[in-house]
Amino acid sequence: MKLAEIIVDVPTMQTDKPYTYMIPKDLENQISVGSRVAVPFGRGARKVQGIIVSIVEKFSLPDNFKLKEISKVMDLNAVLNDELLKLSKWLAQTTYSFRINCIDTMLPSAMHVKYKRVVNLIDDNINDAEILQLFKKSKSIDFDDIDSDKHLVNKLMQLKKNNQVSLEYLVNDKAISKKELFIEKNITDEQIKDIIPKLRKNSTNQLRLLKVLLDEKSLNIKQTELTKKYKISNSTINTAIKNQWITKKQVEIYRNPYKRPVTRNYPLKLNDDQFVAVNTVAKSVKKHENKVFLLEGVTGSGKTEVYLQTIQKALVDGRNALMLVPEISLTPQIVNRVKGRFGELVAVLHSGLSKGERYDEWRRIHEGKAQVVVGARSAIFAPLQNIGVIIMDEEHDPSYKQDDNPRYQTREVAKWRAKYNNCPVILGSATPSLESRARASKHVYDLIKLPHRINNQKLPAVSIVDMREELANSGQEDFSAPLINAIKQRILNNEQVVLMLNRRGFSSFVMCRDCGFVLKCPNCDISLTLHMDTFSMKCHYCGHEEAIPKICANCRSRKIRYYGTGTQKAQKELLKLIPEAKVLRMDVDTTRKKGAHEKLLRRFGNHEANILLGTQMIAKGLDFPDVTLVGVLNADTSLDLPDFRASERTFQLLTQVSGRAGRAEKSGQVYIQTFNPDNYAIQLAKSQNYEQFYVKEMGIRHSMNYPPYYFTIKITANGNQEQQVASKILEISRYLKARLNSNAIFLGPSPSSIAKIKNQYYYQIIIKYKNEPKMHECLEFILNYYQKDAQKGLYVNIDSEPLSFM
DNA sequence: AGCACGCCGACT
DNA sequence: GTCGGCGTGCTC
Repeated sequence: MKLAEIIVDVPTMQTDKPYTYMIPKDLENQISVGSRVAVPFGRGARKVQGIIVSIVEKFSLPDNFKLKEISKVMDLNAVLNDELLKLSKWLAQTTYSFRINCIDTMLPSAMHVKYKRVVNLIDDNINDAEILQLFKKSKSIDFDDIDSDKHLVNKLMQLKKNNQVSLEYLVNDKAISKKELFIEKNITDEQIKDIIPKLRKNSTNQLRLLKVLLDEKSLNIKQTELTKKYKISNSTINTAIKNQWITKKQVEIYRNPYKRPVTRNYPLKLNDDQFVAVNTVAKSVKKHENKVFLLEGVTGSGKTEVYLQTIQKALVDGRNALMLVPEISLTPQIVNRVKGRFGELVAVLHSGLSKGERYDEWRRIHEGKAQVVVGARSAIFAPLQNIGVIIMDEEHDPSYKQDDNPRYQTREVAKWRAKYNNCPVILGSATPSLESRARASKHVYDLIKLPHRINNQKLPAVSIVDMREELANSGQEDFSAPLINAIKQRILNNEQVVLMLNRRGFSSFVMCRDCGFVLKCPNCDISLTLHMDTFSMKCHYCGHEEAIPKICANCRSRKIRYYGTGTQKAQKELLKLIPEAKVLRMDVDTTRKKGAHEKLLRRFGNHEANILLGTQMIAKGLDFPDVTLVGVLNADTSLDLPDFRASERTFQLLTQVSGRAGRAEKSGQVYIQTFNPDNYAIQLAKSQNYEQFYVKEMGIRHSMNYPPYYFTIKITANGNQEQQVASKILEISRYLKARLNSNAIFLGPSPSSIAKIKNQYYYQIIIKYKNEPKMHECLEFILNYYQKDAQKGLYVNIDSEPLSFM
């Protein structure tokens, strides 16, 4: 008897292990390791989904243990291969999360099953009026419809005990592939030619249909094509089916997320630096060498071309390629370039696709129909086999770290897969993360530099505008005189401007001038932001929305003022200062709709506006030849965050956004407005000297005991009872302090910097450490120990190498 | 998660 | 006495 070890879809600490099931004889050849199945789980008739992680002959349970059988198979083919199963195990261990959650992250969301509980009536002779009413229409009802009615549930449970009703569990697969009706020819062209003369004179429609069939070379024709293009009615088709000339057939088709045709592009001539880069990596690809390359190239140095030609080399060697970009929907330009280069071989995975589209792209990869995968963070789990190279563009980007379970860093997963596939990884960036750059210094990674812009284009000239002076001189705090003049100049020249303001909405908060009262979200510990388009106050954390106050809720004063500038207010002010400006605003609020992002960028590319004003989402990857001016309205927003990576973030952001200027023939100019003109991150962004920034910042990290000199762990507790949360985190802190080395540094326990989100209180500890062999074991103990509290709504989360300490 | 079991208080 | 509230423990 063959047995299957199965991870069940019940994400708790206690069930985070394989369970053994018997494989029924009739399912034996439909099942393999990596298959999704439905299994009975628990005492009742409950069924859950599971993934087979291994098939064994014997098991280690007591001899008299009665095993259950697998109920049904969900897929014909395994959904996870050996590599991804192993990866899920490693991921669960290193991110302190449940294996089933890791598996879920790897699969497209369309594969997450829906559970349905159904109550079936067995005994017709029930004379309870309420029950009769319930089953009046149908013999089975959806349990969820009556779940909230305690009285009814109890009654039904009683009936269940007497075998008068039964509870049935359905595991429904949502992963429905898209099908289209096709008409298939059943007869040859010769037969058609025979039939035509024998047709009755009045069967004109049949004659038309047959002629179409003769004209169409392929055996299958879309039914919609027959009806729309050839105006052949459904009844005509049905008659032909009766005559057995054709048959209807459902054919699975792939949804194509990129309906817009992409223009074909061809390899560009490489400059010397690029040539060396491509060849160095290609050598590793060929030798199946597991190496990590850090490609440090200034903005505009042609990194994308290096990626594309490296992928080309991998394909020539018969291997596949995986390319990751940050939040891909933000950079349609890159996707189009890859699609334009490799055409049908490319599959794209990102959050901008619908569930169905994602599922189809995933299946194309799974079935080996795609050889190049481009995608955002989760695309690192694409079921691509025989990977020859993994590329991570903008490797420093914070979106590569997932901020809920499993809290993985894509870079680490990429390295794991590269090792499994014996292939190199390219980490590319103009401003590498300090972690990566430090590893390159220690020769853990191979450093490749692209120090020049392509065509020897000069880097844009960067000027810093001291806003303290501007404020004192003119009272202007959002737009300085030099920036306004420069913008006017570009508009006259018919050139374009990119303005970045890292704050959406209208004002950042609303304060009463009499008593200092700031309106806060009732669910979160955060002030509400004013939005002028909806005339409301919004919470950016939970989405809470309320009316704009006219009088102070605290002191009834009418002196309410708006502080801080968001993109909405900036747009309004800009139009006041430069009435002839045509401004496109790009932030979360204007890009929420699917495809809105791409549309905005296309409009900008078509010169429908001369100014693109947006939050940091405009800093990434935009490449418009007529943009010659970039303005950063307030460089301090990211600098003032109480986080040790604030300088790094600011430097990266400023460098990236500066790189948007002067990418073609025209040279670029950048203005950075700041209240901290002497800050080193801003000064070094001005000179665009990454290496110097790296050295300076490393010095600070060293003296302050921060990464990459120390490892870090963040432990968070949350729940709706603040007291409980606080005492829990204190307990955890004491437990760890007693067990770790004395040189481990504890920050906290303390309330998280946003201490309350959606009515949940958050407390945290951060631990900085160098070498803690016991750490992993201790943390596993904590998770195990506190899982009992999860039922009471008290949760403990562990984030290994958190991006932020906030 | 979701279900059963078991222990306690408040109802016909 | 028993119904139903919730705390606890287990699921191959």
